Amino acid sequence: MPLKLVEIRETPARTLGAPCSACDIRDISICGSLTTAELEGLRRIVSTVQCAAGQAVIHEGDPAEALFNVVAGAVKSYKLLPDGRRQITGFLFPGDFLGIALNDTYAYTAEALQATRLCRFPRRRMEALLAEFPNLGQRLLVEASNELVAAQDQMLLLGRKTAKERLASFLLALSERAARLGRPNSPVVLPMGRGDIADYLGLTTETISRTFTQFRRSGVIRQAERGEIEIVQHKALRALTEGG
Amino acid sequence: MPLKLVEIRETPARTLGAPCSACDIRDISICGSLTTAELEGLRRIVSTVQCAAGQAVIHEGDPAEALFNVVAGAVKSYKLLPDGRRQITGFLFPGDFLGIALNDTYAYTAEALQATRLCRFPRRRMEALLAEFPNLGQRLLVEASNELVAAQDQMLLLGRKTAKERLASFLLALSERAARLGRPNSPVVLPMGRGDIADYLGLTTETISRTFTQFRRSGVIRQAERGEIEIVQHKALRALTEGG
DNA sequence: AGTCGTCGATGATCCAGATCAATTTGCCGT
DNA sequence: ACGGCAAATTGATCTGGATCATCGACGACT
Repeated sequence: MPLKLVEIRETPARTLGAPCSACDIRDISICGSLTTAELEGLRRIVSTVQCAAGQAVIHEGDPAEALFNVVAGAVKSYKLLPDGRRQITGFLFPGDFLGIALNDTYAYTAEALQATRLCRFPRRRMEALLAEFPNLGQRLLVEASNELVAAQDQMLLLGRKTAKERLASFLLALSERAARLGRPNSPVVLPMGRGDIADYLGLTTETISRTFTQFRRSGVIRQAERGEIEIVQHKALRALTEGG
Repeated sequence: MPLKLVEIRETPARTLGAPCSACDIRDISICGSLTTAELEGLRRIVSTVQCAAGQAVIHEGDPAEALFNVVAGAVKSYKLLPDGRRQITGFLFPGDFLGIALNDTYAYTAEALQATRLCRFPRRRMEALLAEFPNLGQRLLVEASNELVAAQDQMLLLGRKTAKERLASFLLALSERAARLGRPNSPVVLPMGRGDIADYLGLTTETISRTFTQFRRSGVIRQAERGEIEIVQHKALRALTEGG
């Protein structure tokens, strides 16, 4: 397994020349709902991190020194068992938070799926900011709440759904997320490989592959570009989600 | 399936005659780390709910009108699939929060495992209180963070662990939780039945039963009282957790 | 004390998805 | 255009845990 260990390049935000007020993802991230003063407070402590595909942003067990917000690209977060079994706990896209759990150490490793840009907020300074702007804490609580709901859905999926139901749920969730962000809900873009999908759904690559084929053959989906799935029959896919 | 539909009895806190400052679980719940003013604010909006075993406290999909804190007893929270498959998302004990996810509707149903007493905080008034006492929000964020970490551990368990590893992890987690609350870490008290454990671990009652027997035969645990498991070999059980 | 109903344990069999094993496809650099 | 490599697909076989079925133990009622 050729493990690439690359240093994370880290540059102060201003060198990139893009102030928060001109940020691409302002309205889809936490920043959109903040006051000018709060935004200014964040801007003072933020730096930008650029990651290449495959590069780790945080490591499970490391002291949690910062909190991140994905600006561009995609990230997977996962936990490992000593023997190498892996569970991906989430895929993060622009607007998503990384390391929101305010614990002493990171509970998971996070790795870029593509070239990815993130905003980095040092934890110490973030906590000071939370004291200054309580509203910021509220927003974080809302984010954490949403993550919690998603985690519980995933428990239901992992504990009780069949392979077909899992993959259908996954595709539909990605599609709905895209729609919520104002993008087309089909085709669904899959920046991750079969192995990653498998480790997210508690299955194997083979089962993912076979189930994709089943869906394709039954006409529910169609292979668009490489890494893109067109949802042909939304209704049918939704039915498959809970055992149609 | 004889479904008991019983009204939840609800009485204002003061009628029970126990002010927060004399609360049994002050130091293990959120209340322990609050100022007098914050505690007084909570006391003004709190009421106490008493539930019999099997009674639902909240229902998945209902508007989330309140947030609860378990004072005594035990609660299970679960999600259902239309065909009846069930995933228990957590067991809650004194000090635990219920409905912390500040969303519009409850994401799961919660049901008392035994006679249970809870503190009830109306959501509207809670939000007003959060605005008044930012520190309270911080505390909720910490609670949510911890729940999030637990949820991710559970995803790893459900997605990647074997039946033996799941049950070992479960017993150890209960044992450690008891220890954290200053109780003996063995024997472990199991207020839930085999079916509940199965639905929590993504298995069946039969597999739970068989795995308990395996553990008993190999001398790792011993059956103490009904509903109590003595952990004989802590080390061995921990090894089983990740495939020993 | 007897009866019923529920829960837990255990045995026999089955099957969805894992594992093992080839191919095939697509992508990269040259 | 041409290897070379990693990812995806497909097929054959195996197996951990599900399912189906039975029985015993316990507690709650008369």
